[in-house]
Amino acid sequence: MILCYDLGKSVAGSLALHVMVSLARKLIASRNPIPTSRSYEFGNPEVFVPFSRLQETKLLESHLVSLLDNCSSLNQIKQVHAHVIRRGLDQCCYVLAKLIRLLTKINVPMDPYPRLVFHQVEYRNPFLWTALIRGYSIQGPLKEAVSLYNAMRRESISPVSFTFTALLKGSSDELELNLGRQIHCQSIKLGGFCEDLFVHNILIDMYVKCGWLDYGRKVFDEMSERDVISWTSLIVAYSKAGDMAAAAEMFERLPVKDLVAWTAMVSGFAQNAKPREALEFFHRMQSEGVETDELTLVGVISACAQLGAAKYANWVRDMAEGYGFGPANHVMVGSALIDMYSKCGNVEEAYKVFEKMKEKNVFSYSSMIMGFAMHGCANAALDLFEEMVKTEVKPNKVTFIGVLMACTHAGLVERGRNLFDTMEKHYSVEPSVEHYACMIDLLGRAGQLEEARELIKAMPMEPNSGVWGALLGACRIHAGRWEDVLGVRKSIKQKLLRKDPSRSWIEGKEGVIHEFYAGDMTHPNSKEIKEALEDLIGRLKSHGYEPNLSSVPYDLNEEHKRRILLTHSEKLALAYGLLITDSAGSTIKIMKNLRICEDCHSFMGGASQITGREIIVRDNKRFHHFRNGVCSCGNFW
DNA sequence: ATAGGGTTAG
Repeated sequence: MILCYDLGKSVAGSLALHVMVSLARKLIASRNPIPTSRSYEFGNPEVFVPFSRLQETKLLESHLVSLLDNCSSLNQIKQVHAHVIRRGLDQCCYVLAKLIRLLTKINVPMDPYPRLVFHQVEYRNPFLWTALIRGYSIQGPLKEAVSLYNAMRRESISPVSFTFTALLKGSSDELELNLGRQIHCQSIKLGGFCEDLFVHNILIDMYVKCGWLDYGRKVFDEMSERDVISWTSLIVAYSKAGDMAAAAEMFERLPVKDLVAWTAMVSGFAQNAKPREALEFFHRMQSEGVETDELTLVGVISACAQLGAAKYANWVRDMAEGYGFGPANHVMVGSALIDMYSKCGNVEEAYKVFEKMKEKNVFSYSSMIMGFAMHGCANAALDLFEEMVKTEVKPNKVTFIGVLMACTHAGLVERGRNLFDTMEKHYSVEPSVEHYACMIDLLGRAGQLEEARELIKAMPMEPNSGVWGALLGACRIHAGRWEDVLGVRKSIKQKLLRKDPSRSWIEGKEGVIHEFYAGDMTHPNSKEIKEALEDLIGRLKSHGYEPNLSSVPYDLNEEHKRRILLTHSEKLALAYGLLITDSAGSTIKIMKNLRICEDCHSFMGGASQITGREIIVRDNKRFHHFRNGVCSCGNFW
């Protein structure tokens, strides 16, 4: 039985009804499924709703759907579900499909709850099928989603366009890529979907996710119709691949740029360690009158964190408040701010933000723990971890890197070993190569070189450069085993050769950021900087400083090595810092994108002594506070 | 009722 109804009185409605009836007749005549259309709905013929009550039922349905829309936790959804059953809508595909989509969104496994919801409905429409297929597709395995799709076909339910988008969404590796291609072929065979803009946009993402960026680009190039989503997908793909030049080229060609496209560029630059470009794009975006939302701000905050400048930190914070995205009610903004203040050297302010936040997630806790660890506040970090595990927020791999780093800084070997041993058992976080690197660091720093070596042997994975680096540091400060150092250095040499060029920043007057590369003479005050640096080198030499040429990992002659070493970017930044600040004991803060070299480290120490200044160098790992010739890291980094 | 942007570590 096919039921058509028309609630309105308009001519269009009557016409639509007429079309429906003739489509229904065709369907009966051909016994084939009809192409997708949003204007019909498969309902449950057993639950016949009298015409007089139809509007009331529709109202109830949309009421329940809006209740669901406001749910953000499993418990809330379960409550609404109970309500749905009480109101007799336990067979309503519209409401239940919404419920399954929401469960997918908050990552509730499809088995058993959503699957059970699905099975309790006797007459399932394509949207209910699609909701479950989508869940399996997103959460994996894709095979499960495909077998559901086949079951749906066996029951002669005709797929809708987003059945295919749901299926394609799941392909994330090469194996699934082939499955994805088969699905795409199916969608073409069934007709009506091959020209679908949605399907094409998902295809772009599918190829990109599998690492086939060029294929994604090919789909894009061959599309007959493109929208801002197609463009943004590729912009993001290029930026994730580290090719900001290609991303920027796409962006400039994009005819109508919207908030999301702009944000993709801002975040792209931030993610690719190009904070100045990120801010430049953000300013352009604002001057073109594009609105700003929470996600845009997160990108901007991340850029400011990399600059490490107090001026930018306060600027972006005030701006976030001004837009109504303050940390109190916005977890993502709050977490990003915590990270930013820690990286700007202001861990107290980071904690103030943390305290203000009403809702805290794993990012908030991990960023705060990491912030404490970076600044050597080991007890604060560990106390916060204890506080965290009492809440419902589950620690993840990053959280454990934070607590292990904290232990390293305070030499808490037993505590660290204990955390490392229980992370999998108690918190289901599998130790990764980074966690092993932390442990090697911890053991090595405490002088337990044999244990460190045993742990490397026992690792279930290949040691990476972080692990070797930790061991290298340990060999350097203990036992004087230089032959070991050379051996380790050899094995990580390949990695050293393909690193980013080293850069340093310093915050000048009016919060202007000055950036230096090694040997960089492009700064307008280069002449003065060079003189100040030479003066400093002279004074240091008279105190016994001698350039440590082994810090230059290239095969060059001595004079060349010396020239490179003495114009390392942090030395230029330091010279500039001395030029622009009063000599009255003020602190000089330098930011670096890479780990500080050994020569620069001792150079900074000596400089702090003879100038009587505190020098803070933030490298890619932690803060070095140099005071009177001594560094807070204890010469271990 | 399907598609694009996000924070922590390395």
